[in-house]
Amino acid sequence: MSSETVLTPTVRQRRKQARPQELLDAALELFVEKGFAATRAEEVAHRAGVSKGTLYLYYPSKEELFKAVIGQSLGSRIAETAQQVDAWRGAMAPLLEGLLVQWWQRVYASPASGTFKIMVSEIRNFPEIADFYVRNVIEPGSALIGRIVQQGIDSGEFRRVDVESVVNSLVLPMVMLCVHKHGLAACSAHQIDGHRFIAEHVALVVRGLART
Amino acid sequence: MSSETVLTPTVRQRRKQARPQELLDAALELFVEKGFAATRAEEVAHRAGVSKGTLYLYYPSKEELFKAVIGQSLGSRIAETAQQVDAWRGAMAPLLEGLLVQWWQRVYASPASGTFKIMVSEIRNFPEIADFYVRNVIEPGSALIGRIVQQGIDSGEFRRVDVESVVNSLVLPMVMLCVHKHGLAACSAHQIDGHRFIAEHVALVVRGLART
Amino acid sequence: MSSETVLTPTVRQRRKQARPQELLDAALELFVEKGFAATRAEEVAHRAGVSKGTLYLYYPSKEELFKAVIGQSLGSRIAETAQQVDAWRGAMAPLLEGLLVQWWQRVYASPASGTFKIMVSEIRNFPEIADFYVRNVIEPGSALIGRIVQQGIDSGEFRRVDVESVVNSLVLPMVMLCVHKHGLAACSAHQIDGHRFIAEHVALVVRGLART
Amino acid sequence: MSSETVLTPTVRQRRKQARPQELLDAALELFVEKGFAATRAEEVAHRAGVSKGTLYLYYPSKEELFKAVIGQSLGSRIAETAQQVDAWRGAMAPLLEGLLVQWWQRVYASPASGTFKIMVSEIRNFPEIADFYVRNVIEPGSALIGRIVQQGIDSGEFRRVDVESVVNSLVLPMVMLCVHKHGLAACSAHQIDGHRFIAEHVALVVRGLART
DNA sequence: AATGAATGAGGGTTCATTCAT
DNA sequence: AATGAATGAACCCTCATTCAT
Repeated sequence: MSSETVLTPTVRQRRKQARPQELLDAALELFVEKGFAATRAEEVAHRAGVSKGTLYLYYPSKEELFKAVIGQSLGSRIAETAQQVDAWRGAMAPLLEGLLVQWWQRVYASPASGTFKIMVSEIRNFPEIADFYVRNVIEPGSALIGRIVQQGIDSGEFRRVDVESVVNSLVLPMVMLCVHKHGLAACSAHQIDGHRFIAEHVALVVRGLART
Repeated sequence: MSSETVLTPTVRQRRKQARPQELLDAALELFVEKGFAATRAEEVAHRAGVSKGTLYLYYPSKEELFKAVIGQSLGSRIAETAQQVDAWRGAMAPLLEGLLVQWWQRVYASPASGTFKIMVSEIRNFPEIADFYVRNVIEPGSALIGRIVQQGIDSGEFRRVDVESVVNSLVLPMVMLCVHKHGLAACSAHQIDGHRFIAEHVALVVRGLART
Repeated sequence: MSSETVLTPTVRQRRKQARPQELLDAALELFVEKGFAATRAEEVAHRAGVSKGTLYLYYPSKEELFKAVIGQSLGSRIAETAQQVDAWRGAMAPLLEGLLVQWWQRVYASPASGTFKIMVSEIRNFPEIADFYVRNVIEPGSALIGRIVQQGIDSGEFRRVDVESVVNSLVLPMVMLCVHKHGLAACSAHQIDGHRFIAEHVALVVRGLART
Repeated sequence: MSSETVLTPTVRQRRKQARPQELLDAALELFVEKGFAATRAEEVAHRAGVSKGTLYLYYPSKEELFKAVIGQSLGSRIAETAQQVDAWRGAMAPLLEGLLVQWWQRVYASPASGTFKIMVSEIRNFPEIADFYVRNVIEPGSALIGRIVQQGIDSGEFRRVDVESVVNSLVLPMVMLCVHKHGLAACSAHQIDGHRFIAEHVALVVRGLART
């Protein structure tokens, strides 16, 4: 049995390996669409193409499924980006306009954008996730952008502004854009051209930061 | 209780008149805290100081209660403000820094800030509300700010920017700030000084708009 | 409202007061018949004449209902009897033949006899109940009978026997009789005339205890 | 595993032959511990060292497994003993004190003692088993002991007692002792020295039967 | 023969809603 | 008008059973 397994993974085994991710994907979609409480476990299973019972082979409860959805969706992206930033030599304005824009445009376009909507909606019902989110996403992300802004100030490129506020000026609208994408934009005529907004917003803020 | 009723019928009358608002207040709080689906009707009644049955005397269902909560919370404020704007004679930058800051600081401080969290979380489950919200809140609000920005451009005070993007740059972080207040800020150590941020953010954007 | 309640308890309130006992009665019957795990909560409710949901207004879970069934059924009877025993002046043999026979015949005839079957079947799944049962039923009951036997030995009425064994010789068949009543006797042709057996058994043992 | 299969096919053969008994042993243990309804099929399989599916290769359902457990555990012992009894020449008292004590001590010590607990707990849910049990165990067993008692009466060794009651006086506590072993004794501090009790109880009853 | 992934009917529990008082 | 006991539909989760490998 073991030799076969290695050489020719069977259909069944391939499915089994793929199941957790399929379930997470389905769950992310539904939690984004309807919220945690309003999503039925059976619906997640169905969208993942399995039966209700199968869901529980992989996740012991709807709540654990939820935590897994959050945990996998955020995290790694930020650490990778931090390295690029630290390696940058040059002015800060183009770094913001290049890196930040690119980063957010990618997040905005991906399903991970939905995670922000979930966080916003559900976090108060899952206090443990709040800690995880602050430590692994918000703090490193804010620190990263804060470092860029601070360097711009130190080098004389930017005005002496309140770094924390500027970070929020940069980040909050991006997050809200993601939230909007999966909220109002998904069910009304009120659309925002996200990619354009991201670029213009960063440009506007950078101009607001400029020395003269 | 029965004796009071006879002697001072007005007490009951007054209570009776106040009931709908008390229920709406309680419902707003709880929907903000836990979301619509996770809030129990009995809990709303209890927080409003009445029994479960009484809630249903005033609102025929939990969903109608929800709609009433949303409907009352958004709306009037914007129309009032529009008049002030149209009456303004002078530069646009101080108008933004005065009016917008003041307006958002007041919303941010009031329970109405929670309405944004509800909208963000629940709107996809209540499509009829989406239309109402877009027509009565978003469109007039955006138009109002857009008019200010456009006037600034026309008068040569601001650069020729994409008005729609600027409106979003101004509004999205404010909305996100309200959402954050009732989300992460309510259950973690990650706090934002909202009043300060509002002021600094508007100043930053206005500076980004300035001609030179 | 409160004055009415005291003077003329309404139908509804009378029902409400009776509900817990009705539910306990129904639950006792069903747990005796089918066992805890095989009894559906809805079935208990139905037999008590209420709906499934109503059961949960009175007991927070099936398990708590079970504990309540056990707790109410055994206990008080033994303490009462102990007083009668201590007041007895005279030979021990007639005390055993009078008191013990009467006591067990009453238990055997009542629904409480079913409790023994439940205890026997379910106790390993409810360790907390085991402690309660040993402390409140078995130990006081054994001590009571043991005292009688010991007094008979001390006064020379009985042989010098092992008291503990004799207590078991007296009690175990009574318990088994109750268990049998709700087990085999309830579903087969194998019947035992319980009242007769109780009397004859005590007489037989007492004779076995006699000095010569 | 696959290499062994080729070299020593008998291992698998032997295992295969042993499987049914291993499953029955595991099932007996678990049914005794937790009851039929509360025992999961997978748990039986696991304790028998096989997988869930394998259980169903040998028994078509959990209920059939249960019947097999009961069926194998009851049966042969009584017929054998009957022959010994019929061959006995001598007084009945020593026969009871020898045979009965020995027989019950062996049953008490063996896993078969657990069968009594199962019967007591589950029989009402399995009416077909009740008939089998009465015909193959209770009736022959009672008849056997009844014959001994009757012979004692006929020969003048015993008083003229109600034979049926005496049989129950002898048997019921033994059964209850087995039930207790797997019930309360298994999960509380309340212990009974079974071997001693069996001997003392028979002696006590025999003395109660004695002529003078 | 053996496995264990998958299924889905079944049962415990919750809660929006009703209605007798 | 107000209450809160009662209902039962709905949902989470378990587990006996099946079946592809």
